[in-house]
Amino acid sequence: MTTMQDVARHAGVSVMTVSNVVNHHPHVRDSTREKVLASIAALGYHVNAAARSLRQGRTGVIGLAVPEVDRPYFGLLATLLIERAARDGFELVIEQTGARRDRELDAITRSRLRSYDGLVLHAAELHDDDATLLRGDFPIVVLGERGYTSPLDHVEMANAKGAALASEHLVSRGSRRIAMLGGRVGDPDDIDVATLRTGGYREALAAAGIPFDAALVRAAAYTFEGGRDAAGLLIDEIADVDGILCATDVVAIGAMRALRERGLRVPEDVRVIGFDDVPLDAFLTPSLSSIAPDHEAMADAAISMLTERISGTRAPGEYRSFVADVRLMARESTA
Amino acid sequence: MTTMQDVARHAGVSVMTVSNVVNHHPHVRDSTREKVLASIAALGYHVNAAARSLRQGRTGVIGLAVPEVDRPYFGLLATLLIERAARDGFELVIEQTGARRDRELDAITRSRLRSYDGLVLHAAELHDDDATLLRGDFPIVVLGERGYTSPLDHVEMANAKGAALASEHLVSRGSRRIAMLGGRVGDPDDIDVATLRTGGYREALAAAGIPFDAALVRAAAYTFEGGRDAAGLLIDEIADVDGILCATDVVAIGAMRALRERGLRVPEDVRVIGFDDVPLDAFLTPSLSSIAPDHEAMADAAISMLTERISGTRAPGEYRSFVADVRLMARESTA
DNA sequence: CTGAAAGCGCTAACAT
DNA sequence: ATGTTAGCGCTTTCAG
Repeated sequence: MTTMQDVARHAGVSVMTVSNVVNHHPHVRDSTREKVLASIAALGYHVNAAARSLRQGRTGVIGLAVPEVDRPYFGLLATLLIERAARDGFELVIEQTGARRDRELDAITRSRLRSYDGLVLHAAELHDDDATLLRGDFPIVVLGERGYTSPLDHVEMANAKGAALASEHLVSRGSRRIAMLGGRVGDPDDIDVATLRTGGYREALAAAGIPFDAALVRAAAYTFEGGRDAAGLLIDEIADVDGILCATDVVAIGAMRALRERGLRVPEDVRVIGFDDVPLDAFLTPSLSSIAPDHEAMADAAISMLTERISGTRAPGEYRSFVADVRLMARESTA
Repeated sequence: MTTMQDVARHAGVSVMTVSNVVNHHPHVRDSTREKVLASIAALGYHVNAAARSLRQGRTGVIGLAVPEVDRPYFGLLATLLIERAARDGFELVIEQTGARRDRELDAITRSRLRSYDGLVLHAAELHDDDATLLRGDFPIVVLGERGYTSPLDHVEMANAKGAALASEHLVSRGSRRIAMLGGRVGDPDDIDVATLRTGGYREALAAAGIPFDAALVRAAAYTFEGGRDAAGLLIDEIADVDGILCATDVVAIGAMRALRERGLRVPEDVRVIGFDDVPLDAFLTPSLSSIAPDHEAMADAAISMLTERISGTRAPGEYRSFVADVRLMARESTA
């Protein structure tokens, strides 16, 4: 391994001069810079990041921990965050937690350990008890659902409003027996996504004068298989369903598959709407109606909150929260 | 920031004892360990990764550089690689290159800089001139297309065979005017994916006695939009196309969308088959036929090649290559 | 504009 | 079973 020492010797200068060249410091004579750069090229030198971070106390890297990289929503999120982080001079690297509580806790621990300068955590399984871990000195922004009430830097979307918009849309198209897939009838105090979105759905139905039927609210894993299986059971048990609000687009894709396998047409027999508005939606057959949060605003808020923490601009103990607005994207699946 | 010194002082032991506890070394008395762990908890201590890597000369992290995280194939790949790397005690972090040559070069440079122990690079835009960068002391495995001929550790799939399988399948279903979307009629020496897959397509058509028509081979960006636009142009210009082989599943999804927009049915009017066999395929309407490489074998080969390099098991200058077998997954889109 | 010295936090090697 | 020493490669600080 080549070190700065080696380069300095080769170029006949001191290590400090090499360091100054590498870090684009201004006060280096052109001829010296040339000489050093030539030596760097000749020796194939690369800065050692470990030594640099140890010395500087920062890494220039932000971590993103998500449950599954292999899901369209997280792919989109990662892309936007990478772009936004780059604008603030940070690189972003992605870690997968597998939506398991222990792995999410690991990600927090490791991001200190690995010396990311901060962490964007999309938590799926953390609870109030764990929330204390998220406090303290290390910069963390929690994205999406919370599942706990403690104060934190936090970015989410208007879940209840989105579900209400989607439900109203289904009603306005003529659906009356509307199911909620990937929903949950929880305590009103619960603030997990499933409960929040189901809350919006209930409100919209009530406003439309449609009686609530708990049998129409079904749990579903947020995967293709989860959507397919839950929709299959639903349809087999309740024949007159004519609209399905899915908690995520991935669930909706699974649900549309189940409907097709049973010979039901979308939207003629059953209207389907998803949540998240991932790029894929517009290319499906039929194209999938969805609720679109302002993804860019979310990425923007998350990174700016984090950089404020990293730079120490905001006082510890003073937390920010951002709720992205949502809008309806009506497509063929609810025509 | 709390250091090992602080913990040692707090626990009334030496730093080495703290280090031994943290690293699960055996020769520590239980009572001592308890004491140290208590101090660690009390002070909220976390190991500093920069200092550790600087000292040990390794990080335990493998980088994965892909053009776009927001594409199903790379999501799948990342998931499998993460799992496989964990089995060898490595964490894997993902970086996005944007399929731009400069960013790919950056990823190489940075992965040395950031002291990953090795890099899995899915290169889309690197050429022979850059290949020298991939040599040298740093452990790199190139995944997928190469675009250059220099010796390297390299993992790919049987591209030509896959395209031939897909073409034969379309022929056996009754298609005769078969287009290749995302293809390229290159020099036979070219080894980019587009040319390789187009080669398999040509061979299969020739074997079936179907004359080659260069107008049926179309370039396409490997995105939903790319597939939709290229398929739209194709259909508008050549009305009697009855089969489309797409270079990737994402292109196929875009193509199916374009067909639907023109009132053409899949598979009744036009059969469509993709490449990569991403999990989404089985949930589409119609479900998408595809060519499935042995994804797990590819992940396995890539990580084992890399760990061999990292551990120095394999001699520098001695390169390995792995070609994953492919098989046909026939689904509704080619029924 | 360039250089010398000190030390970031940790662990390998060697005592005790 | 525990402690001491040295140094990984870099940059901050201060001198020249």
